[in-house]
Amino acid sequence: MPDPAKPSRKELSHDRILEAASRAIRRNGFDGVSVADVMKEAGLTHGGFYAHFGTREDMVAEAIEYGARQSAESLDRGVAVRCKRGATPLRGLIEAYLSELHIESKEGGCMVAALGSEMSRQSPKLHEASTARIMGLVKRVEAALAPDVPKERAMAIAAAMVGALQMARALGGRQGKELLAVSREALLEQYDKASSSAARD
Amino acid sequence: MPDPAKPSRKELSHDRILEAASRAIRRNGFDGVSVADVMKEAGLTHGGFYAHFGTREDMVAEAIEYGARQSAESLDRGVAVRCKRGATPLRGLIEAYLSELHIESKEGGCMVAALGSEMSRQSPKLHEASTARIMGLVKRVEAALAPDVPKERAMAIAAAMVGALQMARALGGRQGKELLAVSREALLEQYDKASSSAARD
DNA sequence: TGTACATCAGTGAACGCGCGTTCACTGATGTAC
DNA sequence: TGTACATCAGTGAACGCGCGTTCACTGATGTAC
Repeated sequence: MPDPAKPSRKELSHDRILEAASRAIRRNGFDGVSVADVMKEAGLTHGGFYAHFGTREDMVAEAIEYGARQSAESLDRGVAVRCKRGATPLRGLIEAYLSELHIESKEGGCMVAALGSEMSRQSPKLHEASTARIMGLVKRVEAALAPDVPKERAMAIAAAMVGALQMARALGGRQGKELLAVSREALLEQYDKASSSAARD
Repeated sequence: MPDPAKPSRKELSHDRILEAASRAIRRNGFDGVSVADVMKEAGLTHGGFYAHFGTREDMVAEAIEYGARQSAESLDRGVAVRCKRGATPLRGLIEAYLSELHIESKEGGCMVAALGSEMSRQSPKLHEASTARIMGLVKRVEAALAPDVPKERAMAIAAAMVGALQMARALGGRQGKELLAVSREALLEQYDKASSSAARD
């Protein structure tokens, strides 16, 4: 009788494939990840792929959810650090999302920023997986909103953050960092008035 | 001696190819446009392609500039209509860019919103063509800014607009329209305070 | 104005390549007794 | 505990397909005289 807590050899392989796929997808987009490359990066050969997934599309859908969970945890850590230093939840979120670290770590970062402009042209299955990620980000912003801000503003804030991170990555270098900083300032000015700048370290 | 004002047969073909390519690129992304499909849509066969462009990449670079010129003109018309009705230049720009018409007309719309998340992984040539489009949009916002708004805010506004249009397209339907409307309100609240709502029709 | 020829835009078959997918097989792991 | 067998994860060759690119050719347009 196998121990249900200990993952089987196959489950370990499955996770390694998803790990490699979610990073490759964020690096190269929905189409920029071949079955053979992902399997190689997971330490396997391409033939075994179909023991794990029905089609390539199934893998991409699973990888989107896998990567979203992972990047959410990473974002949580960034927010927690900032809140511990006295930032409001929203300031913590905006500063963590629009950080220079997040520009660099595209492979481990937000799925929505990595895939935004490709979402609307995907198959129903992948489109659904994508829009769920957008709504996940919106919910996270909504939960961090100060009580005097209308709830629906979460959508505007999420969209502005995604756009800023994407443009910062596209521009790169000094211009990218400047765009990021200005976008951060603009959002904090509008939605974090209550939190005085003295509250920051 | 040929009339220099009248375009030659080849120039007409060249323009039809760019027209088809710029629409296909905005619909399907950098990689989603095949040489054969573009030529067919331009009413030609694929073999003739290399009389017009050295490589597929050259065509994409030209098509990005072609599409940007075209969408800029289209945006100008939308802005002009709104300014004639009393909107400030910035309000006109924000309302025209974040309009439901712009959600639908992806093929004729903004290059940056259509390609945003794919830009950072392109070849130097296409990356350069892309970032030039971002800066073009930023300059346009900057020119429309009220005098009391710091010039660098143009980057934040442009990024927020791009993010909002992209997310609205990805979500689609009622949710997409709501995200667009909320994003529009948020930007106008922050940057168009001077223009009273009474000035609108 | 008419004829002969050169140029030029576009045609369509063919190429090599990488992709997603299939499948007969192998070698390791687990089970029965 | 030891042996025989079944199961299962992974291997690697092969497939059909669409892609970007090349090239010998065609038919129309323009030029020379």
